[in-house]
Amino acid sequence: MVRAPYFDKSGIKKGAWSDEEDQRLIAYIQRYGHPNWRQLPKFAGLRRCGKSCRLRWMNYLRPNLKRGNYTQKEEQLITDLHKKHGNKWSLIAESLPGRTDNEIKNYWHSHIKKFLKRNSNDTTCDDDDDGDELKSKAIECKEFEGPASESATADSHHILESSLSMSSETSYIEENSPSFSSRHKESTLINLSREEDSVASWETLDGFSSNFWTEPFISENAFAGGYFPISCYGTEREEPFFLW
DNA sequence: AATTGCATCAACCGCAGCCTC
DNA sequence: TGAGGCTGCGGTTGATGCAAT
Repeated sequence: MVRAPYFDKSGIKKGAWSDEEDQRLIAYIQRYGHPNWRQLPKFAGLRRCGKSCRLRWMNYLRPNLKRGNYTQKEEQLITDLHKKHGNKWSLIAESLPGRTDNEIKNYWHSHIKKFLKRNSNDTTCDDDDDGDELKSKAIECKEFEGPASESATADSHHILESSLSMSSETSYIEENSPSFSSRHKESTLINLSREEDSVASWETLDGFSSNFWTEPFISENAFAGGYFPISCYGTEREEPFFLW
């Protein structure tokens, strides 16, 4: 469910990330942190722009992320916070540990928004789909008048199912979610002792040109040969940290 | 079995705001 | 204080899976 990989005219790879790319990014950040996203792909040997690396890390690779299976409590929290803050997804995400703004945004658009929209148009809220959760949702949606309210209608049945399917709020899905790839599990295991934002010092870097996010990363050799420009470590570099 | 339409979500794009010089 | 660099955010896109026909 991702875009097919391709290279733009400046040689930057776009689209779906490969396992190898993920591993490179993880390994690099684990060791050196990410003090500078723009330069990171150069030294990580990735043919990606810094922006893409950041997004991949923040939304998919960084540790302690939950994926899928929103609990009823989380749904409620998202709804409440959206009511309060509007489309400030990053703000909302701060209150949901392990959730990313992107994921919450997607979830909002695909689940909650529809649910609220439907119920704003149909106050009966699918009476056939009874259940306490549904009733509470129905009440909630009637009250919903958030700053970014979009007269949401909704798939109450869908919401109900998702709510009921979760046995508890601790049903984090790293092992269970079909969308949680095995490589993610593996990569998550690698990093056990690291703070996400641990920042390693970077060696002095020569000036890089222009266009920050889309700047071409690195030489073909570096990518193909799996090495990093020596200048980015200095002369006393430790064992190569990459896993490949 | 084949086709169509919808839902999902990873990834891209553009822009605003912060920081440094 | 203004300009340029960098980061993060929010909106949007598009490929894929799946259900309906």
